[in-house]
Amino acid sequence: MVAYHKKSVDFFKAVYDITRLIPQGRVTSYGAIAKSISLPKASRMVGWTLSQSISKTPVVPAHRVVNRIGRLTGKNHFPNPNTMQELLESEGIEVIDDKVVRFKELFWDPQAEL
DNA sequence: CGTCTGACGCACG
DNA sequence: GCGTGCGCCAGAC
Repeated sequence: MVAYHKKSVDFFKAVYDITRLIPQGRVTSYGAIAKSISLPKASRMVGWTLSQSISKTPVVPAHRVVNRIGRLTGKNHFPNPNTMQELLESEGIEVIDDKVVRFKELFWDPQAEL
């Protein structure tokens, strides 16, 4: 848990780093990531940051980040609207009606792992 | 420099 | 449980 509010580049890095830590087959939320970087109310920034993460290396598994109820709100930012769901399903995560099934059980808390 | 916008989340009624 | 309002902060205009 580090204060990354000094510079935006650090915010970027923090979001990318944490997102890369999400285990395959698990998901987390924008708010959870925001909390883990000491900006609990900057959840919006997390989503915005992830939208900038597409086509970056190393790859940022942004598809494993959904909103607090498990909805795939960011699907439209992928190459195809179906890409996010397909990536999740390829990891064994069931998605119905744009929502992660059993989201609560699959939820990965960044704080708990740090 | 003022405003608006957003892959969000919370408080409130 | 749902709609509404607002804070968050970086970027685009």
